[in-house]
Amino acid sequence: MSIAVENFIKAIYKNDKHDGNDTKPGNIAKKLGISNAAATDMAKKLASRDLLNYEKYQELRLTEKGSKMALNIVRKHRLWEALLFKLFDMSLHEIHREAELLEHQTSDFLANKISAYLGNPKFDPHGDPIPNESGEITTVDNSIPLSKTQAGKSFVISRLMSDDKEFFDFCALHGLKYGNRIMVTNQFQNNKMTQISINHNTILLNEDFTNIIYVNEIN
Amino acid sequence: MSIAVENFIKAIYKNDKHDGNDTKPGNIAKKLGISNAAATDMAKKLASRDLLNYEKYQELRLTEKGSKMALNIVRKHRLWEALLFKLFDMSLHEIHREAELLEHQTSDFLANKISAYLGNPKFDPHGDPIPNESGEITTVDNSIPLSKTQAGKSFVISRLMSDDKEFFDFCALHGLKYGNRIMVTNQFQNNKMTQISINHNTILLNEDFTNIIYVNEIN
DNA sequence: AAATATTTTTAAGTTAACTTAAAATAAAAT
DNA sequence: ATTTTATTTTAAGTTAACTTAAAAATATTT
Repeated sequence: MSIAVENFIKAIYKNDKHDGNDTKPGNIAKKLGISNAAATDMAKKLASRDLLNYEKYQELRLTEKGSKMALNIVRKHRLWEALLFKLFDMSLHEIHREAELLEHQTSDFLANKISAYLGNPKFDPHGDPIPNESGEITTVDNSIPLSKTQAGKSFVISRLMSDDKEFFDFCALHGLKYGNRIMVTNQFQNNKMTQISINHNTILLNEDFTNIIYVNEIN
Repeated sequence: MSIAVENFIKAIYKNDKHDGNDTKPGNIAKKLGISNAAATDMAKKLASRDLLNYEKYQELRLTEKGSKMALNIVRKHRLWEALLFKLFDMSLHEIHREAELLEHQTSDFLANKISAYLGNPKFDPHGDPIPNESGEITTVDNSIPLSKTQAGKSFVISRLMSDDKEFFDFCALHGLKYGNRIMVTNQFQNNKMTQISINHNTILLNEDFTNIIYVNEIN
């Protein structure tokens, strides 16, 4: 499959999974930086290849085959991130940027080699789960975004759900890292602002960030 | 640059460097599995981008800019081979196959990371030199093909100049590996057949192989 | 040196992946 | 409920990277 097709399928998968937007051509087009017309064309084409279901003016839905494909690409992306993060001194943003390219030129054979080398990890350095060779994500994720937490409780960071350099720079600066421990000290303005304590520092986060930082409570 | 352009430039570079054929569109086309017409078109296009010099019916010659580009791709290819070979249990053929894809999706930034991780190696697992970031190959190569050696002398294998699976399988089977020591026991039929001794075994090689196995004499 | 074969080039056409502009439909606002 | 706005679709066109077929030039053979 071409890179364009792979990115299209992946964009649908991600939109479905995480983003609130409905999965229509326009939203996918926006993500990929292409025109709406191009997205509609691509949707029709992929429907004819049984990768997604397309009905005029309706949302796009991946077929079983399409989902498998998306998960395979996501797997490769996350394995690359895990490998690059382990071997080299690279930031979360940098590993993401490189994985975005490498994922499309990676055989299943090589993906399995990487996975085995890393001890078949279940999560990448962002805390995102790595699908297995069959496209299954076995691990259950009970984590919640920081914006949904209660003041006074302690948590471990489980996911940093972003592609954004600024966000990762901020995280690196304050020690916000997969696996690190934090305490929520205050919630303000109906959870629009969250105050946390990490490494004996207190920082205040707004919604933009607390919606993409996922945590698990420590009992 | 697109993958098609990169492969075209690389094919010219390699043809120039190693293969006896003249560097005309037809020979490049054959290597890339495209039509002669496509190669001519591409040659014209790349000439307009100052990557090569093109004159009707003449050989193609890379410009300074084109050579730099070729060496940059070759660098990435060989760094990937070195990394994959070190980390994973993969054959020379397999690392080549994967590097062939990865080389086109590798930033200079990542290439430098790989190089540093490996200790800025000067050679890849085939014994091919790895250009530095500026496209320079500093190491002098005095090695000669096995077909040019004299019986009775001892050598170290310095390069296995091939992309072919069969060849690498043969090499693996007999311990013909970069850095390994051999002795040339006989040359037959005007060097068309070469008998060598390796690991206490005697094997007979024909021209096809002795022209692509390079060695350095041990004094 | 002429005839033949091969290679290169030109010409015309295809496909994937886009674009812009206009028409059709759906969603939102009054 | 109707109008306005936004989105989706269709239509027509572009570019890169190919193809095949025929014409032009070069190489090879006799």
